[in-house]
Amino acid sequence: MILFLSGIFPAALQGIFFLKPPLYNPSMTSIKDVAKAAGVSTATVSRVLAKNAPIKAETRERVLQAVARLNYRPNLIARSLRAQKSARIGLVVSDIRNPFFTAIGRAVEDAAYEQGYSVLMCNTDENPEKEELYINLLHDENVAGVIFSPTQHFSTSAHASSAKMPFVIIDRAVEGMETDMVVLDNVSAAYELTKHLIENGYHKLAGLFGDASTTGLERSRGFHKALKEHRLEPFAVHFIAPRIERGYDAAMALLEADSHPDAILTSNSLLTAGVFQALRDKRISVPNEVALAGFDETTWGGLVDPPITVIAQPTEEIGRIATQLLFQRIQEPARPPEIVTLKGKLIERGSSIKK
Amino acid sequence: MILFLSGIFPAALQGIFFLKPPLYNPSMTSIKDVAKAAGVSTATVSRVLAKNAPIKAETRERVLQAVARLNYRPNLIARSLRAQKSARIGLVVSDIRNPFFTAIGRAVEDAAYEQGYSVLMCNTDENPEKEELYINLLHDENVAGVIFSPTQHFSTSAHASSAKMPFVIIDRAVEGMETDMVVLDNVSAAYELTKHLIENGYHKLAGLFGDASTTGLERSRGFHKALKEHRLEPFAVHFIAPRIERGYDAAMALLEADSHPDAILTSNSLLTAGVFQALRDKRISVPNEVALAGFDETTWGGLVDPPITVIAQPTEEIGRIATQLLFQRIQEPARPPEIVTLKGKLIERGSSIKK
DNA sequence: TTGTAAGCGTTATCAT
DNA sequence: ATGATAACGCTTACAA
Repeated sequence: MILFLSGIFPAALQGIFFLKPPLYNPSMTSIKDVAKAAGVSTATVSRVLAKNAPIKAETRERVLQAVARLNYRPNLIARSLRAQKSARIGLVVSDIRNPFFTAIGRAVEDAAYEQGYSVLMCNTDENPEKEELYINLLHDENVAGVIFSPTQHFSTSAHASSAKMPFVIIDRAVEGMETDMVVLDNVSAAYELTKHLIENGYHKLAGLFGDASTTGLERSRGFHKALKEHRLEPFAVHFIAPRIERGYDAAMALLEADSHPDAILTSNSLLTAGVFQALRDKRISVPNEVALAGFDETTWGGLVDPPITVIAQPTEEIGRIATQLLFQRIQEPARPPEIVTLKGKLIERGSSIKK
Repeated sequence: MILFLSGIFPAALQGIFFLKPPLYNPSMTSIKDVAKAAGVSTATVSRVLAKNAPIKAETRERVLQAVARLNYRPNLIARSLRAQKSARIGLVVSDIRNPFFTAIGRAVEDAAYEQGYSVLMCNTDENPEKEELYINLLHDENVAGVIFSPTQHFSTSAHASSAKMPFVIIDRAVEGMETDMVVLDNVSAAYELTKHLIENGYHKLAGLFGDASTTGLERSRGFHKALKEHRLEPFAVHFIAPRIERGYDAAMALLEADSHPDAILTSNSLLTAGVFQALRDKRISVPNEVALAGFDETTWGGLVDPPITVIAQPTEEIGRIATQLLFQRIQEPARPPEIVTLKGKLIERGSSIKK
């Protein structure tokens, strides 16, 4: 899902050149061939296929047979050019390796499928440049709309492209933006998770939050809020890149210091995995020495020992609602923006049991 | 990534109708606007952007400025229609929730990115109908080529579409097909994994293999081969759908019987997760009572207790080579097909240590 | 009910 | 070095 970045041209020009033109030329059978074979005009063939015009039964039959015989398939490119729209939507996620986003992907695909739409999935790697590239690309591909999770620095020029087409933001809030959004009540969720730790007897809490989006920030607010209510100070707070390795490093640093926290809270499953790995490598007993709690349900969260306490996000619902909002907006571009806030669900497990 | 399946029309007609036309119409600034603004013809604008024709410096400057001022972006649909090709490739995988395929997806995207290509990712759910739908759709979208992992019953009509465009098969072999392929040496890998179990003292081996593709079958062959060489009989062999739940069910059945195996070998990470869950639920000690070994490295394989012995596949390499083969074929459609077979790597861990 | 023809936004050919 | 123009495959007024 890409275009080459030239670098020597101004930003506005990036990605508009056509690199290394492919040489392969498939021989297509076109609507003309069908028309000729059926002895009708191309318009008639089109009408038969569109199923929206009155056609004599016998004519339809002839056309359909010609279609079958020639194994004709309409060229979607041409159709989309003519119609100035397509039955595709884009889905731009920040990390395809994050199970949260693959789950969302599945939900979006299913919901779109039901409406006869295809989904183009793009991966920005939390990279604002790639984000802009993809948003622009999708725009240039005439997609009907886009669902995406913006990076922290959601750029204004991508904004320009996105302003021209319907889009829905998921997972992350963007300040001062009049758009449909589907987000988690992050503050409450983190508050609840933190409170759970505190009430179970953990008072030296370290928080590891992703720095790539507003999500981590919001979750840190819930973290602080719960601590404050219990008149506690955070033991440590770090904002780091949402990758396993960074979680590992941060946890290692935390655990190697003279005094260490008695619980670590993470803002996504990649960080959780890194922290868990660090705890194992250091042979630190969980939760006796250090408790662990994080965000997002995964394949492995309940499989490890101890299983990990998490806030599960309703991924199926997020994807489905986002897709519905997008279709609504496609149909009615002027409708006032809707912000849907969903609640996470605390799943208490062994990694944070009562002290 | 879809079209509606009518059902009342013959297979050849499936997916060629246009459902629920979207209503949104983006107002685009076209090459004409730029031409007018720069006081040149559209041809000149095109040439400036294509960078392949001699243009007076001053003219180029004017055009570039107009482009920037109008924030012009070429319409990729029109370009693709005109050029009869596009800078996109398709990637059709059978399960986006399988970490193996997301890893492949990342590798393909990176490799394609370097060539200025975008990747459209589609999810077939091991469903031959969806597979056909997607292959056809990608064909109709004028993609330059497709990389995919076919289902067991890779259908002949999808074959028809795919025959018209360059494609590369990954992960699974398809009998009697003259195509580029990138596969694992499954027999050897399973042989090695089985041998590892046997040599570590496990002799009552149960094998759980995915039934959705040839991969499971091939791996079962390696399993049998190793057993035979050691004059052992398989304790049990089952072919099941490659999902966590099925792995769980199968393992439960195995473990609830009067006598149970002393080791379970699985053919993919989804099954492994299910089996592991079952072992936990049954409170069966691993590997003392039952050992476990499977395929594919995952986030969690090394995190659980005990960590799980696996054959790791070189996902990065598979994706990269598949992409390269595809580009080669796009450039030279007639070149003889290449079959690249890669070796898996045994990662010995606690779940199968010496008895 | 069907055919003719214009036009979607590009790029390539042929002039100039 | 640049401009007209045809063509890519399709849909849709408008005519018949």
